[in-house]
Amino acid sequence: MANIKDIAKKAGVSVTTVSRVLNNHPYVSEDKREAVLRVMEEFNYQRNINAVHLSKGETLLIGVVVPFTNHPYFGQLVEGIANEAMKNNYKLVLFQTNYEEDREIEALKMLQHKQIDSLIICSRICEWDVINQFTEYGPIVLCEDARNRNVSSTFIDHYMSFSNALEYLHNKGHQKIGYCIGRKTGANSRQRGKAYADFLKRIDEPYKEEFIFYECLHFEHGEEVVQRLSNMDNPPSALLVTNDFAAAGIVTSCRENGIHIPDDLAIMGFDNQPIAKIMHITTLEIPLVQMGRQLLLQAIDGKKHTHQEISVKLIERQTV
Amino acid sequence: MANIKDIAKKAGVSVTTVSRVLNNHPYVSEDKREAVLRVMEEFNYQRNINAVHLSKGETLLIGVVVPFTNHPYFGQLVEGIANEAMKNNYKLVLFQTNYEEDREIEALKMLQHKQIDSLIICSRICEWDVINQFTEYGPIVLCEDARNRNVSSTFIDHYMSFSNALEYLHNKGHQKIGYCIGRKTGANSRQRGKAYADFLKRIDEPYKEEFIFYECLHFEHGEEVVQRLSNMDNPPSALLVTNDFAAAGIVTSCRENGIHIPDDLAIMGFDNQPIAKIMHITTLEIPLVQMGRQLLLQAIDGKKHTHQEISVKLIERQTV
DNA sequence: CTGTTAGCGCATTCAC
DNA sequence: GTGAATGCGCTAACAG
Repeated sequence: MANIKDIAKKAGVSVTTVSRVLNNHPYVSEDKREAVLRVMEEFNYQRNINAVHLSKGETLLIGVVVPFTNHPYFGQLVEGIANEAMKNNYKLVLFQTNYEEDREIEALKMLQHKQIDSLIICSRICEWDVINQFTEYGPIVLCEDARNRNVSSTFIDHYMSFSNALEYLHNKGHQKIGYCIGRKTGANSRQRGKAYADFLKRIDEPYKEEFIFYECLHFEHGEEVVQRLSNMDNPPSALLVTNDFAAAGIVTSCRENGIHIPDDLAIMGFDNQPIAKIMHITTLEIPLVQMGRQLLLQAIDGKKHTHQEISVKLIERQTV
Repeated sequence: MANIKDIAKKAGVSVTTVSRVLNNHPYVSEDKREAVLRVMEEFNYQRNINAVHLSKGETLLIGVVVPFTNHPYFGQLVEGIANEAMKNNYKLVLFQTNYEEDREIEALKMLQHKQIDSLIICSRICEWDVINQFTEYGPIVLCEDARNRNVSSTFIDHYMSFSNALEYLHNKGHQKIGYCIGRKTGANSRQRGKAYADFLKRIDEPYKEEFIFYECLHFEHGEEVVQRLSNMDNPPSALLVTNDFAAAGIVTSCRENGIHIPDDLAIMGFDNQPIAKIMHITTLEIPLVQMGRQLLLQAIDGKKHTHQEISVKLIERQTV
């Protein structure tokens, strides 16, 4: 494949001139520019991007770390990131980690190695001291409250929104409230757990481990929750479900088992995915696509660290 | 940041030797290797991957073209691709195209520009003549029957499987059968459309445009289908739904509208996603994760063009 | 085993 | 306006 030197020779100019027309530099006479263009056409010239990267030290590639690609929460987030990336002429390198720390470190190392310009971490398992080792190599953006940290972030105040949701259920007359969540640890999960514990104290209810359901990620996990619920002597009367698909699964499973919603069990979802609307699920809207957009913009504009709090909205429907 | 030359100088060896220890080349004496390693440690040396790419002409990056990331079909496919990529030390560059041809061309151009080693196209809008212009630049792998083409492919015989599904419904006593699908065009959709038309001819039924429902991609689209169904004087008695989530949406919507399944309406899904199991939906299993794996392997091993047909399996449950 | 050297393809400084 | 020269950081003949 022809390179810049071949073009230069054939067009009777220097490589510099060729480089200039390549980069739309003004200092090049019209006739030479045309000559170069003509030869490029003739040779079907394609510039070698890797050489450009080496020379400029940037790649227009942004890394995106997600635990799973095949999950509606991260699906929407990545959708937002991808749309904004497209607009800004960036491409994405996807890291599906399955919450394995090594995968996350691989991503961080690509940042260090300048194979990506910046890194968006949508959810992580690694500790802060790991991330801190890499902040010097390029912008890192988190999807969690990271205000006092050396990175940028876009986040929801999960403590607040979870508290409000619990309060809402309480005001509706519920005293025994449980919740379903993806995982035990993780910054966002911890915030929610704390909100839950504090709420119980406030209303003077005992903390019951069995009211918390982990690994609630997909529609199909709703079945297991209802199963466990059915076996309880004293089940909760309301459930906060941090994912609308899991909530939909619970609602569906309840129907099959003759559990009436919201009378026997109130369900409150999260995210306001389309499925929540169809199934009339009361939910807390989280603008994931918009958050994705924001994350990407912060990744591009990584010189200064910024922090964006996104607010949520309660959507009242028929499951509470 | 220190480079290979700095290391060489400090360690008192040549850059070649440094390069050798970097690449685990055997021809290095143990003491020099250790010396180099020590200096690397001391300088916290990180090799510049872009320089490696430029020098070697490969990037260990594989492009993946999908119309939407946030869709369970492509979610599973990408999951399979990502897992296998991880195993083989490749990373993925994700192209979310929304079925815009320009986005697909961008991906193809990255192949041409050697920014990715090969390209997996999970679904496309562009014509073959576009793809053909890029086959010389690197391996291209399609997720559709591309046997007589200049690429590799992993695919389902959609004509056959659709025919069989229709036959199955017919044997169950259904004469008026419709289907729901993502889009009108597209290689796989066309195969299915042809199977449908041929089937109707075989059983001597008229082709009714209103029995075909397009844009059936997500759970929420089930509602619209049921809506339209309710307004029909002479609705189909069975529906083939090329996506389990859409099928689940239809089932859910039918319940709300007092349409009994399978008596009033039989539903047959596709993919065998977990949701199909929970909702007892009869479906045609398509091993998407496995297909993703295969696609990636073909992308890596792109010297020769190979073609893998994947077979589907009927899963009988309660909606037919 | 080891080092010298010539690329890889492009960007950019500096002198003309 | 233009081009020669140098550098980006690494790999891989080739010669020793």
